[in-house]
Amino acid sequence: MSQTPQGSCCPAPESVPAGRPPAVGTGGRYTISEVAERTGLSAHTLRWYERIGLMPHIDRSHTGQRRFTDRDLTWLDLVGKLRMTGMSVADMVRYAELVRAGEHTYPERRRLLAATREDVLRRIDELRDTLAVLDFKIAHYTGYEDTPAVSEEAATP
Amino acid sequence: MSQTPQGSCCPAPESVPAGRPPAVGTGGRYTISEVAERTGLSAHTLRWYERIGLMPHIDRSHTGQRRFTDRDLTWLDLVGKLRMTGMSVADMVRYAELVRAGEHTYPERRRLLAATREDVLRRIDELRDTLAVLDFKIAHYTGYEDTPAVSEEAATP
DNA sequence: TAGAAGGTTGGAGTGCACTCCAGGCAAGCC
DNA sequence: GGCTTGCCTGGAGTGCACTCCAACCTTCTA
Repeated sequence: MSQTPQGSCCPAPESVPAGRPPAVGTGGRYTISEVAERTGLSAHTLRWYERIGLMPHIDRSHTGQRRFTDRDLTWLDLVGKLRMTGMSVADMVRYAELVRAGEHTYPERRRLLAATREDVLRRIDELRDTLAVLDFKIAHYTGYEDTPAVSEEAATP
Repeated sequence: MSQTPQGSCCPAPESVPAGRPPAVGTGGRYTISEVAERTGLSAHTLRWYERIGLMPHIDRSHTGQRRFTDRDLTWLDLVGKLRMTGMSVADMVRYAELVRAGEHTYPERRRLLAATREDVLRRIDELRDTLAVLDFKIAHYTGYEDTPAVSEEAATP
């Protein structure tokens, strides 16, 4: 898998000259604004994510600016997906901590993700229910010209 | 359909004696705590929903206490479903206003729900993506005993 | 008659997830 | 040298969706 912060275990494999025009190669050393653009998150949010421990340690240029790697981007991708499941930021931080803690946390990570998986399945089901209701109502509203006055009665989808 | 607030158009069809032990018949005249229990919303939230215009006019007993009808419950059911799609309370209030405004708002209601429907479809897709990622990671964590040290590399699901 | 239970109100408070601000620093350009 | 751009920091502020509070009222039960 690829969406995993490595904690402070290992420096970025490449050390591109950290000057002004930031490198945008495939190895990746992206500035905060580049990452903001790619992920749709604001720079504020990225800094905040780092501060609360939702990001692994992020490299810095010699002037102290953040340089995100492709690994960071992949992690942010996972974070985005987890976020979408309704997982709280606090729980994601917990997961990030487990990842940083090392491989002995595999069982707990598995439990955490399995629980999330159940949430996702439940959510999908609920959304499908909602879809049925929406379809029913939309159909009703679409053919409204020939419906009587007190129309929205009976027949719950 | 049945999930529709009727605004102030028509009084509840039945007027059960509004005394202390609240009627729990099929016609329904439920107290706020009964509705709280049935819907999982708190009494606070139910009052708040009414205050912000997310509920139709709610009947009162002769002592001024709320008496919810089955119609109210059905509306709350829809509200719950819409809420789950990620629709904001403000948008739901907007929809409630359209419903109160009468049948001439059918086209706009349809548009609003159709947009929501699209959101739901998109969301279901995203959740399915997430599910794939979760399955991949869970599988990895499950067979962790025989994986090498730097294991979470490559192969994004 | 007292007290408990369950309701009422307006308004204040809470928690989450950002979001912004002020003040500052480094690099590049005219 | 001065200006702009882009980033840095700690801490304060924002918006949403509740959630709670204090003071009060009715009705029922002991």
